[in-house]
Amino acid sequence: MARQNTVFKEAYNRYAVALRTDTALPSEPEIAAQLGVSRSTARAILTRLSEEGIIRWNKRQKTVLRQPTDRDLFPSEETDSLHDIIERSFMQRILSDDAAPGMQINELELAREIGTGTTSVREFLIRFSRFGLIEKRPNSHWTLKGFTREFALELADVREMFELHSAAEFGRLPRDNQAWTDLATMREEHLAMLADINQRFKDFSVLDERFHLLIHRASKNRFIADFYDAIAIIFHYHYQWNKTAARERNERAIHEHLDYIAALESGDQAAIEKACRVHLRSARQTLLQSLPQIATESV
Amino acid sequence: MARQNTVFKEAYNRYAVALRTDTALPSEPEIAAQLGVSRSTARAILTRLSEEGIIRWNKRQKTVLRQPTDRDLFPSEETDSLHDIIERSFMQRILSDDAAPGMQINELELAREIGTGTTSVREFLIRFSRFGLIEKRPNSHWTLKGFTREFALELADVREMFELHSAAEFGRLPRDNQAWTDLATMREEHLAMLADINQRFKDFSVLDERFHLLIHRASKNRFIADFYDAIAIIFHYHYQWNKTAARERNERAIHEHLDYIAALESGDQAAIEKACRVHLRSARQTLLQSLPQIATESV
DNA sequence: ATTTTGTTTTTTATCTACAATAAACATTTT
DNA sequence: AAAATGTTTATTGTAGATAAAAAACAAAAT
Repeated sequence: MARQNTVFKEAYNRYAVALRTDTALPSEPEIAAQLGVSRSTARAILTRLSEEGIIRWNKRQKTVLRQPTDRDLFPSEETDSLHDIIERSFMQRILSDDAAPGMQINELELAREIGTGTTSVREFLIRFSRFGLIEKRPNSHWTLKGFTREFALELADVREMFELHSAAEFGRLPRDNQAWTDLATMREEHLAMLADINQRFKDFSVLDERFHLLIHRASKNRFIADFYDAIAIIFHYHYQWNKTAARERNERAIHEHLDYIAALESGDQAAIEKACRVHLRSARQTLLQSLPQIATESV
Repeated sequence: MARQNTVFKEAYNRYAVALRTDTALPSEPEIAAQLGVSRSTARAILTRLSEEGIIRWNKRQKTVLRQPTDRDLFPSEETDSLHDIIERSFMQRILSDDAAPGMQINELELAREIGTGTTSVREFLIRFSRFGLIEKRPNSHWTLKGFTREFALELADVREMFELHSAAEFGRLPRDNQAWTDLATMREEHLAMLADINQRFKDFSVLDERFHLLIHRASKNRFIADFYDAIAIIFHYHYQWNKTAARERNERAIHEHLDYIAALESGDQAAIEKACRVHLRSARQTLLQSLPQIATESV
């Protein structure tokens, strides 16, 4: 098999669920643009919808005959891109307890377990290597460096440098910039979560990511943006498997964010730096406390 | 063809030129370690040397019969690794004048021009993407972002954050650390170059790279190290094609380095930061002045 | 007992082929 | 004329195959 048609299937599902009976559909290029795929794929979707009797399609006439049911959709296993499958599978392995730092990573073995070709695994590993968790010896195997204490400290150091920079840039944004509105909205979201903290403290990590992303966008620096992407992915999986979402810690972080937001809005660079540093210090603590015990001991 | 035996050929050349008639050669594992290859490859080298009548090989007896001549060596085209060939070829293209920012990069076309398979080109592009000069649209082509003014500014910003961090760490190294000796040696090299600046100003870029690498090693941070690797590669090619090595600029940089070294040796953090900032400011200027004119205009 | 050599197995690096997807070109409709 | 549809071509994503290189295992020599 050369390539799975996951782009088609995923877009098909996305389009099907949004269909409403008796409505007319727009032109092919418009559908393609809506879905973010090529017109070829859009046409494949229309063809299938037509074959399934969901729409009547004759050139420009495209009418929805019936609402698609769950059985019309492709199962979720078939809509995930290979890259996502490999990523999930790999992250699960390296964050599991029996993944000891220093362990070798075997491309062929990984590929077989995931049920994919070696090329895709190789490419994934190359891309993933920028996160600093694995390392390659040329002509030889990859080594798992692991989610160790050193990793966390090095990550925290860079994050602090970048965030201080971004926060300062944020403070210099002109007042009519969209970011200020977004920041105000975000304060409301923080306050809402705080009001119902006992129920919602587990949702904090998502809000946290969005908050820091907003700050980092102010720096308009591709290296900072890339680094934050890496952090976001690592944290996403890390907190998914290590559910150490302590209520107190998250509540404190929300308060820190609120102070940080106030400092940004004041435009006072000294205040911004201070609030940023306070928050980064406790974020570092949180990160260190969340380390897997085995990895921590290895130091 | 599955794979070129460039590792073997390159190591063979390296080993052959170091042979001296009538000397006895060490054990296979030792040869392998010296060359940084596996014993299998070391044995392949010995086999070939034996077949060519350069050594007599009988189990533990390995005697050099004659000095290998140039004709015994593999030509340099055959010893370059595919990765290096692709890298050189690609960098040449994107730093040439007709490579406009926004240009599409075609994997198949690149592969054909370089005379290689698409997989290797793909893997190279994925690895190279971390330098921020190219970007991929999923299921579609790569785009050349180019060596533009924005790129240079973003690079300079991160470099400054990292170098200030590393310099501060360097200042905190214990006095018995090897780095201090290396730093003193480096001062001598700077003074030597300065004494003969009219002849040697073109060698500065190599010294410059080594100097900053020494500083960055003090931070012991994989992200900083990786970033500096990226900078080094980009600069390596950039200065190779844009030979704007002005004598005055390099002479000034040497003086700044000497001040910087003195500040580091003083251990005074304020002095270190000051000297570092002075140098970084002029390094930024040099970088901006070296931009290709087309790219600069696009801003 | 440890190191060295001899032999076999495993794994990586790379090429080629092909389906999915995007993109380009041609024709028709408004 | 501009936008839509119909058709063809180009390009990417992925699998599978194979030589090179590394690594593991086995036997011999110090």
